[in-house]
Amino acid sequence: MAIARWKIQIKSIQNSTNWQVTYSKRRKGLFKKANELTVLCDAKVSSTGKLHEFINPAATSVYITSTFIQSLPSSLRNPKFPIPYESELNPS
Amino acid sequence: MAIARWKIQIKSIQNSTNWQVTYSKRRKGLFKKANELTVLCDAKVSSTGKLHEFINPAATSVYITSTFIQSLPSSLRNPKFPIPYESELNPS
DNA sequence: GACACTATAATTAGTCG
DNA sequence: ACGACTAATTATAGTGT
Repeated sequence: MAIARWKIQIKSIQNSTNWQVTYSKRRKGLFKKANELTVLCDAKVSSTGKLHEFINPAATSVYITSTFIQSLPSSLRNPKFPIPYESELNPS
Repeated sequence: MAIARWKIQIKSIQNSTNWQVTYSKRRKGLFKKANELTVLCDAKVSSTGKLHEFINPAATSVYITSTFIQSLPSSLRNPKFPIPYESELNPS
């Protein structure tokens, strides 16, 4: 997704310059969306189900979590679109 | 962003049904984008600058962090688009 | 390499069943 | 309340400078 001009494949970017540009553009877009979601859904905070939002302005991370979602049907808690992998590469 | 049909304001959704629908749709879109970013930029992992990606399939959170970004110019590390607030509401 | 531009693809608000 | 649809808006890949 996220595609413009012409379709691209979602696969590793090998070109360093393009990596930077793409990372920058998409990261910006992701943060914007994350922020919007935070604002839009912040309203429903209540004592029975709190929505927590945390956006780190240091800006190397986006973290959003919700407990309010606990009260939603499982179909919403377990989205159907694929999340292909859970991986963590070894740090420094 | 993210707007369709007709423009909406980015503000707290008070209607419960609409909250659910919006939350579900936008969360899905956010995860998709996050995943794409992960795939696209995973390529540049190296010993001098590692990119860590972590997407929690439990799906109540999106977490992306990068150390590779340390090697990027500060202008990329500190995006200009507004990130209005940093807040964490008290948990359970 | 960083930005502005712009055509095209992707997201999604509202609607309908 | 959900799922599909679709018009309208937004995001962005490539280009140009």
